[in-house]
Amino acid sequence: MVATKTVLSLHRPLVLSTLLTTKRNSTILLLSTSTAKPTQQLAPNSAAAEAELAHYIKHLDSCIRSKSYAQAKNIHQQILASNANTATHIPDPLLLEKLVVLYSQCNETEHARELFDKIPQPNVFLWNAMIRSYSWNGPFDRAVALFRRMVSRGVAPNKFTFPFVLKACSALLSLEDGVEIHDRARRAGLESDVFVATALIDMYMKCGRLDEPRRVFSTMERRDVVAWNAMIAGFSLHGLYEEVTRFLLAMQRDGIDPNASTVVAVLPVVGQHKALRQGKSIHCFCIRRHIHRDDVLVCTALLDMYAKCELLGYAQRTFDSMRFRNEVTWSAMIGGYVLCDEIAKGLELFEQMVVDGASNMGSTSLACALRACARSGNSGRGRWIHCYSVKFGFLTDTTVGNSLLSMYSRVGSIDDALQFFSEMRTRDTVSYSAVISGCVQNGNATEAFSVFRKMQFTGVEPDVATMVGILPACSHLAALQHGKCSHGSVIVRGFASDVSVCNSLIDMYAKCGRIELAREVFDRMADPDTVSWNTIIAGYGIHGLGTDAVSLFRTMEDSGSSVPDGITFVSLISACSHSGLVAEGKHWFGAMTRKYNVVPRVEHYICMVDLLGRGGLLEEARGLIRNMPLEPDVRVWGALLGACRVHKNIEMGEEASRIIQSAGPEGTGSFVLLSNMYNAAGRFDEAARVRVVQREQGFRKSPGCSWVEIGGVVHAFVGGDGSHPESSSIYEKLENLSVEIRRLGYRADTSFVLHDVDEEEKERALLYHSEKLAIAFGILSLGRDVPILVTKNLRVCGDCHAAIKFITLAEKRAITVRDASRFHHFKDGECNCGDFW
DNA sequence: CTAGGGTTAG
Repeated sequence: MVATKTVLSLHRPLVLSTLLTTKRNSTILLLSTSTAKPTQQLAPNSAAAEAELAHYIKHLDSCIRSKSYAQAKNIHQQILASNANTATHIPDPLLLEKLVVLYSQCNETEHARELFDKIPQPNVFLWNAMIRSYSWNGPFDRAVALFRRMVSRGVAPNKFTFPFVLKACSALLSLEDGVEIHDRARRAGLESDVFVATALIDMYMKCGRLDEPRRVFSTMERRDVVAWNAMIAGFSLHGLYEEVTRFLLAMQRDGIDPNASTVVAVLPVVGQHKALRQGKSIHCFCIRRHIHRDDVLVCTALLDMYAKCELLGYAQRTFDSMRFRNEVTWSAMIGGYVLCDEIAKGLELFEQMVVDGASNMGSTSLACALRACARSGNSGRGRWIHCYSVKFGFLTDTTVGNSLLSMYSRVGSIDDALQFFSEMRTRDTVSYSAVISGCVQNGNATEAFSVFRKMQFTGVEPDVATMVGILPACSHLAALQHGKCSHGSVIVRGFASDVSVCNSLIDMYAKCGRIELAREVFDRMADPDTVSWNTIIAGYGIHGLGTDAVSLFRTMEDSGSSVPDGITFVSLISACSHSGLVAEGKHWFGAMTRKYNVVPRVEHYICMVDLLGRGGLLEEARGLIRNMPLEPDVRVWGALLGACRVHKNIEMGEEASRIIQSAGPEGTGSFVLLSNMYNAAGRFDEAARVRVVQREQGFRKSPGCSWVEIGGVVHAFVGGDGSHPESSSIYEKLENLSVEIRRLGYRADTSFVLHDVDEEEKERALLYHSEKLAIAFGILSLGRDVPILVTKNLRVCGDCHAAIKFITLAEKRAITVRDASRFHHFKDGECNCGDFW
C-alpha cells in the first residue's frame, strides 16, 4: 500500500496533462494542482496512455462484474507495474472508482478506504460501496460514521445506502443509530421500499424490538420472499416458535413460496423447540421442491434440527448423504453428539474430520471438539487438540483459546488453564470469565478473586457471566464483604435485573449466612425461574429452616410460574433432612413422582438415605437402597456410611464401605468417610490402608480447612496451622479457652481424631482443628457485638461441635459455623441443628 | 446453518 502511494505521487505531474486533455473530471484538477511540481516528463503519448488506461479500466470492470477478483487485482498490479507508460499510474477518477469497488467487494476494506479518501467528491455509488464494505466486514461503527459524513456532505442516500448502513446497525446492536437512520429513510420517502423496509425489519429484530418490524412490514408496498424471511428469521432469533409458524403459513397464503433461506431461518427454532413433526414436514417440503439436495446450508440446518431433536440417526444420515460439507456441517454434527451426551462418537467424528475434512477445520469445530473433551474429562484428547491448534495456527483465535481454558478447567487441570491463560495474546471478557469460574470450580476461590482484580486492572469489562462466575467465589468463601461489593458492582453495571445474576446473589447471601438478604433479593425479582426457587429453598435448608423451605415450596406451587424440577426436590428433601423433618421429607419424596412427574434419580435416593440415616432410621435407609429401581452408586452407600458414622453403627458401616471399596476408584469422596469410619471404630490400620489406596489412586484428600472473613480479608487455617502472623496469640487464646470449657464441663471426644496417637496427643490434635483456630482468631479480631461466621470445607467435626457450644458459654457470644452441609448457629451452649447434622 | 465463559443440590 505504501508502494501504491509512492507511485501515485511520483507521477502526479502527469495527472495534470492527462486531465487537461481528457477533462473527465475537473475535481481531480483541484486535487493535483496544490502539489503539482514542474514535470520532468511531459506526456507526449497521453493519448496512447489514455487508451491504455481505458483498456485496463474496461478489463477491470468486466472482471469485477464477473466477480473474478483475483484477476482484477492482477490488472491493478499490472497498472502499477506498467513502467512502459507512466500515464497509467495516475489516480484516474474512473480507475479509482473501480478500485474502490474492487477492494470493497474483496473485503479489503482498508485498502478501499485509502483509495476512497483520495476522491474529493465521491458519488453516491462510491459512498455506498464504502459503507457496504464496512457493513460487511466492520468496523461497523465506521459504516455509520461514513453514512453521517455522507449526509453532512449533502449527498442524498439512496435505497441501497439504507440497507447497508442498517446492516451495520444490526451488527452493532445499536437501536439508537438504527432509529435515527430509520427516521432519515422515512423523510427520504424510502421507508416502505422493499429493500429498505426489509433492512429495517432485520435491524429492529436484531436489536430486540418486535413491534416496529410488524408495523414496517404492514406498510410495505409489496412483500417479497426476502421480506417474509426477515420477519421469520427475526421471530426465529427470539425463539418465538408460534410466530414463526404463523408467518410461515401466512406467507404461503399470500402466494409467496418459501425458499431455501426460509427453511434455514425456520429450522433453528424448530430444533430449539424440539418440534420434530414440524421439522420432518419441512424436510418433506424441501424434498418436494428439490431445494435441499446440494444446498449445504439447508442440509446443515436439517442436520442440526435433527440433532437438537436428539434424533442422531437422522442427523448422521443427513450428514452422510451430503456431497458437500463445510465447517458448520462438521461442527453441527460434532456438537450434536456432544449435546446428546454421545461424547465418544463426537470425538470419533472429530477424528474423522481431521482425516477427511481437514480443509473445513476451523475454530468452531475445534471448540466443539474441546467441549466434548471437557465433558468427557478426556484431557489427553484435549491436549492433542491444543497441539493441533498450535500446529495449524488456531491458537491465536480467541474462541479456540477460550475453549482450551474451559477444557483445562473442566478436566481439573486448572494449573494448565492458568498457564495457558498467562500465555494468551488477547484475553477478552470470555477468557477472564472462563478462568474465574474455572478457579471456583476447582475450589480455588482466592485465585478467582485475584484474576478478577487483574481483569479490572487491565480494563476488560466484566459482563453478566463474569459476575455469575465470581459470585460463587464469595459464596464459597462465605466472604460477605466481597459478596456485597460484587452486589454493588452488579447494580452499577446494570445487571441487577438479570435472572442468573439474582440467582447467584441469592446463593451468595444464603451461603454468607444472611438468609434474610437472600430472601430480599428473591422477593424483588420480577419473575424468578426454577433455579431461583431451588436456590432460595436450598438456602433455607442449609440454615436449618426446613419448615420455611417447605412453605416456600408451597408458594412456588401456587405461583404456578415455575415448575419444580429434579433439583427442587433435592433441595427440598435435603432441607427436611437438615432440620430433622423425616416424615415431611418422606412425604415429598412420594409426592415427587405421584404429583409432579419427576422421576427419582440417584440424587434423590442420596437425599432420602441421608434423611433417614440422619434420623437414625438406618435399617429403613438400607431397605430403601436395596429396593431402589436404579443401580445404587457409591454416593448412595456413602450417604449411608456417613449416617452409620454419626450413629456409630459399625456393622452396617462396614457393609457400606465394603460395597464402596468394591466399586474401586469411583468411590473417591468416600475415602475420607471410610477412613473416618475406621478411625471412629478404632481400626487405625484399616483407616491407614484406605488412605494408602486412596493416595495410590491419585486422589488427594482435600485437607480440612476453615476460614473467617475479617474486614474484607479472608483468613484461612488448616489443622495445626502455624503460618498465620497472629499464630501465637491464637494458640494462647485456644489454650485458655480449653481450660475454660473444661471447667464448664466439656470433655474431648477423641474418636474423631484421625491418627493413631495416644490420648493426650489426640486431645491436642482436636484442640488445633482448623475450625477452632478460625474461631479463636474471630474472637480475637471481632468486637463482641460482631457476629462470627466461620466456614469449613468439610463437615464440622463432632468434637468441635461440642466444644463450640461450650465456647459460646465461655465467651458469651454467638458463633456461626458453615460446614459442607449446613449452617450451625451456636448460642448459649446450644446449636440450632440439635446435634443433628 | 455451527461455536467460546455462567446460577441451583448432594
